[in-house]
Parts: sequence; C-alpha cells; structure tokens
Amino acid sequence: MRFSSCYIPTLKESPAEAEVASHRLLLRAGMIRRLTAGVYVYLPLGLRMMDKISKIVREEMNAAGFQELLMPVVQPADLWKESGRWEQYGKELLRFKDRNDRECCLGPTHEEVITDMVRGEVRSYRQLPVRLYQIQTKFRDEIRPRFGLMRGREFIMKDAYSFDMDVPGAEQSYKSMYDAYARIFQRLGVGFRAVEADNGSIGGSFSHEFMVLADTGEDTVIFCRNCDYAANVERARICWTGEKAGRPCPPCRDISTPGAHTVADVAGLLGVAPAKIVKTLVLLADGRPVAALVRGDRELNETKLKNLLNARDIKLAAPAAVESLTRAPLGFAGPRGLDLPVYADLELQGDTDYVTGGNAADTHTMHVDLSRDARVAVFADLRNIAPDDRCPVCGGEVSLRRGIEVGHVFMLGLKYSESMHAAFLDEKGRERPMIMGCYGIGISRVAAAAIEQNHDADGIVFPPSLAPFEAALLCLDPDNAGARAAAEKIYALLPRLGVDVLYDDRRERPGVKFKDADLLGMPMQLVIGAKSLARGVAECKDRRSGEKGELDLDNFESAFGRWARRVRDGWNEGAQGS
RNA sequence: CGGGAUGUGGCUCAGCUUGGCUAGAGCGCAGCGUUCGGGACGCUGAGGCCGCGCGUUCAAAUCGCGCCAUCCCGACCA
Repeated sequence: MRFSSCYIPTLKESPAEAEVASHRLLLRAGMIRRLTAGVYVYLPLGLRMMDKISKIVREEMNAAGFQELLMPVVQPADLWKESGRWEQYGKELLRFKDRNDRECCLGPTHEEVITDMVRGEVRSYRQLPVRLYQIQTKFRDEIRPRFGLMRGREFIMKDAYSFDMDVPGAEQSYKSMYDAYARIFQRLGVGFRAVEADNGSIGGSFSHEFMVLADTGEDTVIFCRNCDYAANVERARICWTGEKAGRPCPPCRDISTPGAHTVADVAGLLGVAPAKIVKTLVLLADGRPVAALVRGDRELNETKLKNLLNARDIKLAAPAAVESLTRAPLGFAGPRGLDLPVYADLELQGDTDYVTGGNAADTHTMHVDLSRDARVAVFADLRNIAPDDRCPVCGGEVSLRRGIEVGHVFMLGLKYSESMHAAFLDEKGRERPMIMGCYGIGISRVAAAAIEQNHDADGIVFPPSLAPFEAALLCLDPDNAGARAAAEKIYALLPRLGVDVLYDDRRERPGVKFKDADLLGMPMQLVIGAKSLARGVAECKDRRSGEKGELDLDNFESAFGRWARRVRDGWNEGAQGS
C-alpha cells in the first residue's frame, strides 16, 4: 500500500483519555478511534492487524479439526431462560425488546445458541464429536470498560465449542484446543503462561486461562519456580501444612482501641504483628449475611468463599449493614458472639491468642482462641495465595506476576447439555447428554496485550506475525527520479517475496517518515534516498533491535532475503511460552 | 454502583482562585515563500453554543445547583 493513499491518521501527542501503552499507541498509530465508552472503530491499519491475528487463529483452529461458522449477535431471551443464565448473567448482558415486544439480548457468548443448534441436528453418537468455532463481535455491558481494547464492551472474540459423546472424547477436544492455543500465542510472539483458573459464570468443571504477562494486566497469576504449577490467584490452592495449635491462651479480654479501624492501626496501637490479628469481613452471599475470617496480613479470596457457599453472587456488605449486624462501626467486627455463620481461613487454625474486633465501638478483644471463643462453621482455604506460600503441588517457592487474560478453555461437562437437553442416542440406544467444552480467545485483547508487551519510547514494536504490514519502505526523496525509481522497484518486488509493505511515498520531510515508521512499528524498515542511492544501497533497520545495515541494490533480492530471515529469526528466538 | 479527577477549535493544554473589553498558546489544517536524512522556519488564513440546562449578577469559560460524558481507583471477564 502507498502511504499517500492510506487513511492512517497518526497523532503526535497522546490523547488524554489513554493511560496505558497499548491504548495510547493504538490511538496514536491511527489504528482505532473511540466511538463511545468501551466501543471502538477499527481503522484500516487496526483492521489489518486483527485480520493477521484472525488468520493465525483460523489456521490453528482448522488444524485442530474445528470448523468455522458464524452465529448472530442478536439472540432470543428464551434460550437464555432455558439455560438459567437470563437470571444469572446480570447487567453485563445487554437486554432489549424488538418491535413485537419480544425480549432479546446482544450475545456476550454463544453457548446457548450453539447448543440449541446442535441439539436440533445431532441425534446419534455417530454424528459426534461436533467441533465448531467462529470469530465474531461480542457485546458485554462491562461495569468498567478500560484501557482501550483491553476491556472493551464491544470486542472481537474467537469462540469455539465441542460436543463429545464421552469424557475421554471431551478431554481430547479440550487437549487439542489447549495445544492449539499454545501454538497460536507462540506464533503471535507474545510471552504467555497457561494457568489453572476458576470457571466463573460460564460454569463447568475445570478450565485454564492463557495469560500474557504484563504489569498492566488486571489479573494476578502465581507460578511455581520449581515445577510447572501455575494458576490464577482466584483459583490457586493453598497448601497449609501447619499443625493445629493446641497451645492454651489466657481468657479473652476487651481492650479500648479508639479510632483503630484498620489492621495497621490496631497492630501499631497494641504492638502486635498483623499476623496475630484476625480480620473479620461481613459479606452478603446472595443477600444472606456471612462473616469471613482471615489473618490480618492476608486477603480474602471472594471467589473461594463464593464457591464454598455455592453462592451465585457475593459482595462486601455496605457499612450500614455491617453496623447493624455487628452492633459496631466498621472496623470493629469480630467473630466472638457474632450471630452470623462464620467461615475462617484454614491458616487461622495454626495459632491461638489472636486479636479480633470486639463488636463494640472502639473495642478489640485480646487472647482469642477461635475454637474456644467463637463458633466457626468451617475452616477452609479462603484467602489469596501470597509470595511466602508454597506451591500446592511440589512445595516449591512461588512467584506472583500480573497478567492479561487472552484466552480461556473450559471443560463445561453437562452444564448446558443438561439444562438445554442436548442429548444423543449411544450405541445401545440409550439417551445421554453431550459433553461440552468451550474455548475463547479475545482477538482484540490479544492485539492490546501484544502491544503492551512489545513497544518502546518511539512506538509499537510489532511481532511480524501480527504487524499490519511486515515492512515499511521509506522514500526520502520522492522528487529525485533515481530514488523514486529504486523505491518503486522494491515496492513492486516485496509482495512477490511474500512481504506486505507500507510504502511511504508522501511528500513529507524525512523526519516525519522516520517518526511514523517507528510509531507504526513495522518489524522491517527499508530506506531509499538520494544519499543511499549514491552508494548503491537501500538502508535497512530492524525495528526491534534498532540494528541498521545496508542492502546492495544490484543484488537486492538475495540481500533482502538474508536480512529478512535474520529479523524473523530474532523474533522466533524471543518467543516464549509454556 | 461507590470514591477521585476532568470537560475550552481535530490533538495537547493555559485562562477559572479574585466575574468585565475581541477567549489564548503549541501541534495539526489551508495558501505563499524559504527549507529538505530523525516530527523545519517565516508570513497569511480558516476553524470555538468555553460539555448541556437552570440560576446568581448590570455582566459568567470564570460563582451556585442539577444533569451528561470521559478518565482513574475498588466488585466482573476473552
């Protein structure tokens, strides 16, 4: 493509709305524009990038034996009522009525639609497995859209679904998707980890997330430094190997702690370690109040509590509710004499003689032995894993890193096939539910994550596999007939070598072209000007390493071929993953 | 939904505290000229319901109230 005829509105300055690198650079490079909160236009360059990603995804999906189809964005409410998610999904599901007053929604995912379709066609085990995917626009009315393409409300997703007749078959489908995902992210040149994850509102029996490691990620993942255990913190099991404390402690005593609302306040005032304080949190599980206890230096994991209680929804109680339930202002709740079901983190069994809230204003209680002084319903794993914890598999040391969830594979089991009656007849003529899996990749989010990982002070540093163009060709002196002719010749040649090129033929000053080429981040830069022409060469620059060289114009094709291979190899060596 | 911030030409921002004359700058855009290897320079010019509404006032970008939008921090997810 000739730059002069392209719509690539680059920006010299960063728009104020963009905070993180990928958002800023996508805007500056003229790849996206915001239409409204969390909804973006993909400009030509941005669309080319999406197409590059989609192409790789399609190749790997097809290779894994999945077939592409395309499902509608608008879906009837009936299907969602059947699966039970019309009530479950919450406000993220954008609902509306059509002219006939029928309830509809915009598809945030397609389990219902595809299950409905498959159950209508598939009757026999002979027709299984069915393995399908699509690349399509999704809409989720997110509470807080953020960071450009990272968390949009409207976004592009690849979603795949498998229907198998038995568990081994379903596991085979799951495995082939898991492997395909690893290949996809490797080919896209992003550093990633596959981690165990919670299933969330999709449901099912187990799942893995594919995380791109980046400090701006919204998730935290932990992985073992010794074995290959890796998990989302939401999910990471904690192996508490301590002994149950039998150590007796003195009787409880209330103590005045005016104004000490936080663990830090109490620790400072009483001169005790945060680990000797018990945090008492009041939550509403499906509207029912419960208390959760964790050590003062730990964080409650609400997902674990939600799963333990089998609750649909869990949230911290509002301050007013806490006050009426504990008869004390926020910050002074304690398990002693509390008239609520109390759930305590396992680790709290390891000691006695804790400090807790006193359930009265400006009061804490010392010398608390939870098994003696409180009625704890269950001790369970309820907290987030921390850097000082050990790997639940091998006991090794763990690391915590931030990550961006770009893919998620779910073993759904019977969740949808039972509620929506997707069944088949097996070889003995018995009716059995299909075993399902579903698998998502956030195509637009991958783009953001890749840029988050690959950029520098000058702009984007695109991995070749998803660069809108693999090469930039700059003609610095378009008015010089010789330079122009040489550039045109290269421009005609590169596509024949399988390299798509953005040819900057604009009548702009050289500085403008250099800046734009760096900003747009094409992996290979070629420069032709009167100066280089006089030496009989085209200059070349590897965008990533910044390494410069010269390619002989007389022998251009082979010189370019060698250099291009070096640039690509540099990326392949850099690619990592697990 | 709670907390914080912001809203002034296409972009980045000043002006608002202490109301007052024709609302400014840089970038970008158009024309002309000089330039021409890392976002040039000069001259000329176009472009603004100062987020919207109501109010206070002789007078509002500026003060008050309400609304809307956007961004950031916490509960969801690809």
